[in-house]
Amino acid sequence: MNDTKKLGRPRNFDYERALQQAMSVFWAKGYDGASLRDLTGAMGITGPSMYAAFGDKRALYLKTIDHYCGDNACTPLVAFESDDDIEKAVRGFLLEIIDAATGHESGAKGCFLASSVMTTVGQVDGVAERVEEAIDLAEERLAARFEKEKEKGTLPSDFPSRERAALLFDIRQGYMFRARAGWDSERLRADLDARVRMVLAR
Amino acid sequence: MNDTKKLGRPRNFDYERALQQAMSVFWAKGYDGASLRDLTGAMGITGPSMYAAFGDKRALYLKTIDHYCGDNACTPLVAFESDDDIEKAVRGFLLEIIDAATGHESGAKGCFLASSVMTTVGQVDGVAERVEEAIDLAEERLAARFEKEKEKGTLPSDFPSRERAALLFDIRQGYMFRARAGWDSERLRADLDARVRMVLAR
DNA sequence: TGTATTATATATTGAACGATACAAATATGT
DNA sequence: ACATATTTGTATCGTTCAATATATAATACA
Repeated sequence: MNDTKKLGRPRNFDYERALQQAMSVFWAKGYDGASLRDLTGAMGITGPSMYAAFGDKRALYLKTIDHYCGDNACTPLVAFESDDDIEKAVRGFLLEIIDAATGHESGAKGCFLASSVMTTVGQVDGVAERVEEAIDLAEERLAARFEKEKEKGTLPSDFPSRERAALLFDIRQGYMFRARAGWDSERLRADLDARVRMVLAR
Repeated sequence: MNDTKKLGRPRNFDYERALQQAMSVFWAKGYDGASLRDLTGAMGITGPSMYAAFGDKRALYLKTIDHYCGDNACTPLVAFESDDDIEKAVRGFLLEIIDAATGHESGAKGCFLASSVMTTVGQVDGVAERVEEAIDLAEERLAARFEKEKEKGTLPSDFPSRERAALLFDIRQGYMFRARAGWDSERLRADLDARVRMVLAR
């Protein structure tokens, strides 16, 4: 609508970058664990600036979730969609999951939605809807990839795409869970072949 | 050792029962969400009594975890082990999971370990070890049931018990996750047959 | 150059938190 | 009966929390 610059003193911080920083803090410390001090400290702004720009803690949290979903943040899903060989795609998906789940980033392990946001469902209003939508979207994308493969003829025409998409999702949850409990990358990779076989079994 | 009654004024609350109540509160509200007011209120005791009997909030939390693992609290696992027909056992296991995940108890959804305690790994010292031990134990019990079935001849001798046990565990995590995101019992049951088939596929 | 508008920084708010000090109460051991 | 040991209830501790009041700085518009 209106591209003219806004009135008043301009902010001297980058909105998107601040959001990114806030997400990292929530990711590493959880919703309750992330204090306003932690958040504003990492964002490089003061309390009132945060409240003016984002509303309150809950609003900031929801904005970080939308920010995460906005980018193609789910690298495993991207890996799954980009490899032409379906078996390598499945394997790549699971390997990316393992990497993310055991990730070395500063405390940000796993998928932001799956391992961090999930813990606030029922506690923070607005989270449940976002997570449910994200699950549906992810399973659709997984199933669509299988369907594409069926058209290519690489998978039989009666291949149950939706069931296997759900299975991939379950395995993902299993990896996340185990990683959170302390399993390392090597141990998670142990029966990876078996899982690939199960996902593509016909 | 010494069965003589202890000196001093006796407690007038039941230790185990108080622990049970505390667990319910942690289960329903999470670790951070459960305030000392909530806990002592449900336990029917005052603050100092709690501190004297259990230590502090963290110690109380760890004791509720041990208490949970102590009983045969995991009803799905019990169901899986008790049914002689392996297919019915698998189905029963998953149905129990779904019931627990969508459970009607006062806010206590899912498995205490999987859905509540997991959120405090890395936040509360002593939780990770307990969860890891619980996972190993559960997978051993699941695999053992398959092995028994192989001895009976119902499953082929090359049936990969451990892989399928892990798969069952993954599916369990998937159900927990979906239920937490708001899926109802009916929706979770939708492709239950497909999963039973995958678990027992030979 | 003023005026309106928005962002900043400092300092604080009331509430809730986990944890304790204290003294009264209630048991055992001698 | 008396000393010792433990629990219980009341009242409160210092801290941290999310959120704000206030005043100052920086920009656009007229």
